[in-house]
Amino acid sequence: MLTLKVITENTDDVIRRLAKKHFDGKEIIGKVLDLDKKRRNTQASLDASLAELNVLSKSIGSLMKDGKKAEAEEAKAKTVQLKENNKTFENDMRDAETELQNLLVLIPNLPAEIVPEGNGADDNLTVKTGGAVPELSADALPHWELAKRYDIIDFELGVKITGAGFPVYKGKGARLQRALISFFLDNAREAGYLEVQPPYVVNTASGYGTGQLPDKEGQMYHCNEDDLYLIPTAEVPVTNIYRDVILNESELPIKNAAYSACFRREAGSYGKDVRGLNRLHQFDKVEIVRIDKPEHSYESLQEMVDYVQSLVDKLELPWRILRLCGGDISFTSALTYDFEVFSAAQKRWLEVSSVSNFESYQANRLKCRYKSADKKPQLCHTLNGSALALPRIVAALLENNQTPKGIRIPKALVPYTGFEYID
RNA sequence: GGAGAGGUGGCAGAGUGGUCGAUUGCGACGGUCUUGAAAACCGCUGAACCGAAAGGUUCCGGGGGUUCGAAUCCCUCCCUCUCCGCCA
Repeated sequence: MLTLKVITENTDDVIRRLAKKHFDGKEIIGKVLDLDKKRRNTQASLDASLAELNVLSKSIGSLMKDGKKAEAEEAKAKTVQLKENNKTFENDMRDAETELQNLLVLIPNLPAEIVPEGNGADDNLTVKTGGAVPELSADALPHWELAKRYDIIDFELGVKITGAGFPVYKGKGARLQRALISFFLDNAREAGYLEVQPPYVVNTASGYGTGQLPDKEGQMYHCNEDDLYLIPTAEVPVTNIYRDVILNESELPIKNAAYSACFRREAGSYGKDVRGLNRLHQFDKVEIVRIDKPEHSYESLQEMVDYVQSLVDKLELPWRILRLCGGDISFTSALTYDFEVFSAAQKRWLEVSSVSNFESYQANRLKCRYKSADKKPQLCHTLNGSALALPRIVAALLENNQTPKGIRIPKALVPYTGFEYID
């Protein structure tokens, strides 16, 4: 969430910038300012009252020691009214604080100035493209047909075992998954990311930390018995490593990479967009997470974008990078670049990565701060991106590389798969 | 699943009703010494909020209670560890 400091010091600017996200902040920010004022006043009163009580208590202590019983009793009597006042102030304080908190979580992050205006996916700005779209013959097949032909992914079997959206990968299909995971992790390591293996199940505190809770609760699988959630992305456990942490300036930037299975309920998603590998309930992904000083975070973002580009280049896929517009960018992000690869048989662009700078929005919730030499702790900036999500990469690889000899594996991947064709 | 122990500052570890935000050790940081480093010695070292500042308030797992006063007593919840059992 946004810090009170930003809201109070740059009120008009905040409202103006929120408008790009089609968020009318005028009323809610007015309320925030009022509540903040109320909170300050209440605290001043409460502190004064508590201070008075503290003084009295100490005096009672010393009076008792000196054997001045009567005077001590007199002082005790005075505390009654003070304690009553404290209770009132405390209640007011708590009410103001929770109300303030409840409002603050409703305000989205401010979009960066370069975020384009726009309402939805059509208004995103294509900032870069690369790779060549292959010429497929007229009888080219979509990946779900290819998966069946080569018997490498069994969607029906997954339905039997679990349900739709949980495919079973077999033979070279399974080996391709494993190869891609290793390929992504090795590349990340070479780019300076520390590999971590996080839990795939998180508690509610972690869910709140990265913002999945409370609003996106319905998108996660929940284990009732233990009140734990299956992670929708490794971002959740990895970023939460840094929850309630004050980092030393010298530790920054932090660069982590993690493979995990990801679980998403995808409630409300139906139709042709979800065929085959296009949308799954369980999928594999390698995620990169960065934590950096505010003044370096946009440099970091660019580095991450360049890094993801290097991956799709090595996989010889046609790609494009979109700068998401105000209407399409997520609630918590300040600037997001989406990577899409072209899946030639479906003739569709598929999103395979989303790289975002959250600035201090997420860090404020996480209480992730850093301390430099002699300054007070201040909030870090957090960033993350997929590098990469597997299913749609596999979809594009299968479709784009179908040949009479079988599915051709890109050169960079062959050392990992151990085979050049799926046939 | 059964039994027990415990949650205190970056870590270790004292503190069992009053001046304790908390002894001490380690670590970190600054300095002296040194060509440099180590060692030694000296100093310093939590966070949040209110306040222009001075200063004030809060925080010893969370919440509640007793008391003029709670890290310390009571209740409750959560978590961690150890042993036994089961098991990858």
